[in-house]
Amino acid sequence: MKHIRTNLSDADTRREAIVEAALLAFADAGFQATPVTAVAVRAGISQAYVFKLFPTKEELFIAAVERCFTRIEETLEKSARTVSSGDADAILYAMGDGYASLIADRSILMIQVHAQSASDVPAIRATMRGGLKRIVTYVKQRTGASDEAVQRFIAFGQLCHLITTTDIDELGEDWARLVARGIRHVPAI
Amino acid sequence: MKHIRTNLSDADTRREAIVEAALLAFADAGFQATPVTAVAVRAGISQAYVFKLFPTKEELFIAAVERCFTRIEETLEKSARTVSSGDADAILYAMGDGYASLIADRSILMIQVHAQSASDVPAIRATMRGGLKRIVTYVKQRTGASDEAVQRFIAFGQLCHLITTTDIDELGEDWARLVARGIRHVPAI
DNA sequence: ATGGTGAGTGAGTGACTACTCACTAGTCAG
DNA sequence: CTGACTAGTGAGTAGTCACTCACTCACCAT
Repeated sequence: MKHIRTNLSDADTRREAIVEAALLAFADAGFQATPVTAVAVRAGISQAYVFKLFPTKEELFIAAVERCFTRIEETLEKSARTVSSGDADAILYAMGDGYASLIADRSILMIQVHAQSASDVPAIRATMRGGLKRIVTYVKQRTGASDEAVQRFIAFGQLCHLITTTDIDELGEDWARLVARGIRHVPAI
Repeated sequence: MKHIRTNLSDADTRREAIVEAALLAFADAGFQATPVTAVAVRAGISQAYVFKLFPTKEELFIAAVERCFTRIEETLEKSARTVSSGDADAILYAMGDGYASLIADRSILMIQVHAQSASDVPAIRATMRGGLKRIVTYVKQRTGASDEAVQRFIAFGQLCHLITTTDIDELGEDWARLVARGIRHVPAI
């Protein structure tokens, strides 16, 4: 199939589109189980061209993870701006809400879970560490909350991931309600 | 290579050994990235025989995950027995310590992370849900702690996983200390 | 002896997939 | 017009891996 377009998009635009496609594709089945072809199809280009812009699958995945963390930072920042007072707990709460709605579509969440699982690859582990560092330092500095509160924020974020990957929020059983209690939800679109 | 042994072990013993080998093998690189051959080598038998006892790789992985949850339950129960008082918080604390030493060798922890990542496979997701259910109901019933305390217990368990997969406990930086603060460690053997 | 049975394997096979490469086609400066 | 450049692809290749199958060997009951 030929792509007929009057004005060709340049490589940087393509890179953006590919990273976006990779975020969605890798979120489905993870680093190992997602063929690069799946990313290419989503981006509407050939697999060969994906490899021209991202020399290895690993680099592509890492770009997607990096993008994921950037998106989280943006969301936290936006959430923080909605709070007029400087109250640490109020800002932290708003950030929690913001994160909850960000991960409503699952891909941002799943990429993190997959990256954690693939963290035996040194570069992926390093990316995870870097992303976590960015988020923790940003939350601490921006909210001014106590170390304990920030730690708790991260811990319950992880709990959120567990709840979503196992689908226990759709379960209705007692133990499931216990685990998911108070976790804020925005229903998937 | 021939296995010369006077008394052949029966299939059930072999199954045990294979599950144990699978736990270690899959912990290294996860469900997708670990070839069944790796499990066979660890168990000291041929790959063909692994497939005779576990018809698919998926069933093998699930057996390993199940075994992981069983091990966790045993550990929690043993920890609970060390507490003479019936104080909920004391038992929960002991369980936390027990879990921390259980995951010191990483394989029990990594299997969970990998299973979470592979939870787009329905049977694996179901196994995760089942394991979580067993643990949550056991902890709640055995400690008699509040729902909030049990939820917190699970959340900080997940935080533990994040800390270990990203190696941030060996980092020494401020943000890393914040995240890992108070998480109990038993140094790896 | 003989034939059945359970434990175990060597040697495939077919499918998939990361990555490569030689190539086409549009665009534009001179 | 030409030649360099950029965007993009079709058709591979080499390697890996889940799973299969025909087989061997030890043991045992008759």
